[in-house]
Amino acid sequence: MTKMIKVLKGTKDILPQESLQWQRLEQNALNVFSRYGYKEIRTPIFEATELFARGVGDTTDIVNKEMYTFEKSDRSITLRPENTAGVVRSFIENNMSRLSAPVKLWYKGPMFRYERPQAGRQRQFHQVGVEMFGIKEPTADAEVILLAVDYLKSLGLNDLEVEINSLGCPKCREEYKQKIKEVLKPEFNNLCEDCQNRYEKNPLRLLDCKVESCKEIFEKPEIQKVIQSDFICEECAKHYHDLKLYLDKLQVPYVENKLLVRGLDYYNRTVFEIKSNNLGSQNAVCGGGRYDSLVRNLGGEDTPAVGWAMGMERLNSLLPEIEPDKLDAYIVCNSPADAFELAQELREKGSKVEFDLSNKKFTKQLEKASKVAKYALILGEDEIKTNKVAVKNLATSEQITVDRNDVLNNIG
RNA sequence: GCGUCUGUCGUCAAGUGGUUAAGACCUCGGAUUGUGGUUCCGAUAUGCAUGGGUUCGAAUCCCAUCAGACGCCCCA
Repeated sequence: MTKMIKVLKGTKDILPQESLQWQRLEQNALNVFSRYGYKEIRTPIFEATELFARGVGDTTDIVNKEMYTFEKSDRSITLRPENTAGVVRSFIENNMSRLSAPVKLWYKGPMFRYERPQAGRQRQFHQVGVEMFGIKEPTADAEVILLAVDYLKSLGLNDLEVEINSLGCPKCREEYKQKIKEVLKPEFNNLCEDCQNRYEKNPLRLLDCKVESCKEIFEKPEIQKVIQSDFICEECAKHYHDLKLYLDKLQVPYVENKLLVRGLDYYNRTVFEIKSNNLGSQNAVCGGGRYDSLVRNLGGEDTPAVGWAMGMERLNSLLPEIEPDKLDAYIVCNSPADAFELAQELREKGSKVEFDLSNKKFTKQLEKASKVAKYALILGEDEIKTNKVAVKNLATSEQITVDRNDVLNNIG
């Protein structure tokens, strides 16, 4: 036999059974996001590599080791690892800053990251997300979080935990970073290898290390004091405070998590995640935050923005399986031409109808009907002659013979 | 990139060095040439991820490779 070709590591087929859930995720996204005034945007799956280097940040793991990058005609091209950079690029390129703020956009689609697959993580995965441009007030942060919660509710996911934090602005965050580095400096050699790397790359990430020896170090009172200190400046604190006020008012339950940092460089002030206990170690379904300097960094006018993305595979794994719909009717008939004719009549009126295309025996056709359909439409020689159809309810075994024109009324 | 575990039919599996590799489900055919779901009968792996090795003898032991699951890092 010729060698079989298999799906690549970290990729998956979405088979018909599973695609029902995907359709639901996408349908609900359209419905819920529309209610908040969001419009769908579809950007290309590949972009200039530089967009992600500048957008996502060239110190991030995503850009450094996880991108699918290739050269074509002297251009470096990358399969999108996330979609915020692409949406921002489009926002700038299409002069959307001329539109009346806020500009509200949503997207869904495949993303690509070269990582070792594990529970809740694949190399090709799907995200649904929203981005709001032009509002610097914390009302935007609140609305975007509310929208995420609302969308999850629409899927029946009511009890996921919302975590929030404020990273401050570039200025106050930088001061905080320096303080952390300073207080940890004497312990540097006692930190684990990962933490030693993080020390330079992203000191904020040091704090939730899972290695015991590091945890012990961070427990020390003089270090705890720095970690727990309210470092953010007055303006940032006001923004954060007001966000919490809105969330309280809207009765969105949340917990504050000072260790919530997020790995993309572009965030400032508000960051948040929504987590589930039923996802294994990759437990975040939703991650997002405010990114006020990204539009400018990618060559646009200074425009505040806030948004989030959800992992659709992770979302999917939290949802119950959907039973596939049965056909309205299966035609049992040994004359394909007549079966075709009846099937088309009903299909044109919107019914879901199939019949046997390989002319199997009567009993086989009926057996098939009982598996896939609510009604069997028996169309034998007698029925064809008299222009009737025998309609059998496969759940109750009741059977009646009706005029052909009446079939639709009897397969309700 | 690192670590742990696992690979027997389309699926779930039994098998722990000794004939011909259980069983169940699915699928297909028959009992049943116009009445299904129940029932009964039958079909379907010269093959145990792949390649080597040990042995009189390997699905079983060893090595390598590949694939998968989970975890670290990181992220949705």
